Amino acid sequence: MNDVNPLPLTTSVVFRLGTLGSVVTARFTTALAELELKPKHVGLMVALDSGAPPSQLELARIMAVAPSLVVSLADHLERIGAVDRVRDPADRRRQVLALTDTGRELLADCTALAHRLDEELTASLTGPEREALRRTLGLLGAEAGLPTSD
Amino acid sequence: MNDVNPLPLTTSVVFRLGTLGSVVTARFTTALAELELKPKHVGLMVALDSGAPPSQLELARIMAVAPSLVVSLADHLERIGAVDRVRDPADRRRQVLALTDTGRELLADCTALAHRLDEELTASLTGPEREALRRTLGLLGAEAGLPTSD
DNA sequence: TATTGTTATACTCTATAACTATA
DNA sequence: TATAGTTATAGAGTATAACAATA
Repeated sequence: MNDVNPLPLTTSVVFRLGTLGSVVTARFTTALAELELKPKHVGLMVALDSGAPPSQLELARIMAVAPSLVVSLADHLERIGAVDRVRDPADRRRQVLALTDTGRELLADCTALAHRLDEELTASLTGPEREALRRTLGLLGAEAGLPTSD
Repeated sequence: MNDVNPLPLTTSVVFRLGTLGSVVTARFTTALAELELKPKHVGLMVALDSGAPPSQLELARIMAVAPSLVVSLADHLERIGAVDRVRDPADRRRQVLALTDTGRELLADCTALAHRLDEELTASLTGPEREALRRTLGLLGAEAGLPTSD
């Protein structure tokens, strides 16, 4: 009905990125269920994996979520043995979080799972198209302050 | 800490698309507030704009949301004068929704807004990079059943 | 009896505010 | 008094289930 408009809303990067991101996250969420994890748990493990063991409040700032949410995410990860929570002896108010060996294995499982979903998602792309997509998303993500590894 | 891993989670398309999609949707949501709209209202208007006036139940199937959600989205759009709701004379159970002139103007505003955000978001990309991104996202979105216009 | 739309209710996610322990 | 973490509470968003009108 809107073919007359030279630039419909559905052609915008904002629309396509938002809707496709939502679909892809839904798939990832479903696949993560077998590991007893939600995407935010994975986000917390990614943050822990990429630097010095931070306090929960620092994590909240890094992840741009409320401190109370870090508490419940850490509660769950501790319960399944993925993180250690140790009081900082130098300041006993601080809880320092660190991935356990189990946590690192779990993160590796999430990583394998994401790359398996990647193959399904991008099966119709050529190799160069897939790499261009990965690279461009990484660039824009880095500009937006998201974790990136290259 | 995970630099030894040749393929970290953060390099996957799934991770990058999910996180960046979430950031971009948050920006779009903020910008839409001045039009008294949420992204799902825009989704409903997009669906109405791209075909024959459908019933609310058909809309719910197209948008993959619960019928009760279509009711409240349509309530709001009707309240601000963006859609007409008329009982189908041939089957008085059906409410047929259609964009009004106001609704079409509103959708045009949303479209302009999305393209303005596109410029900000992709300012660091070259023209060909931006078009490749748009095209690839459109392809993958179409495969996932999302609305596309090219 | 089946279907469309609506209303009532509940669940998930996440934030804000109140509180505890430590500094 | 200020800060880290926790707990209590509340709000947004959306689904499921019960219901009303029409077929």
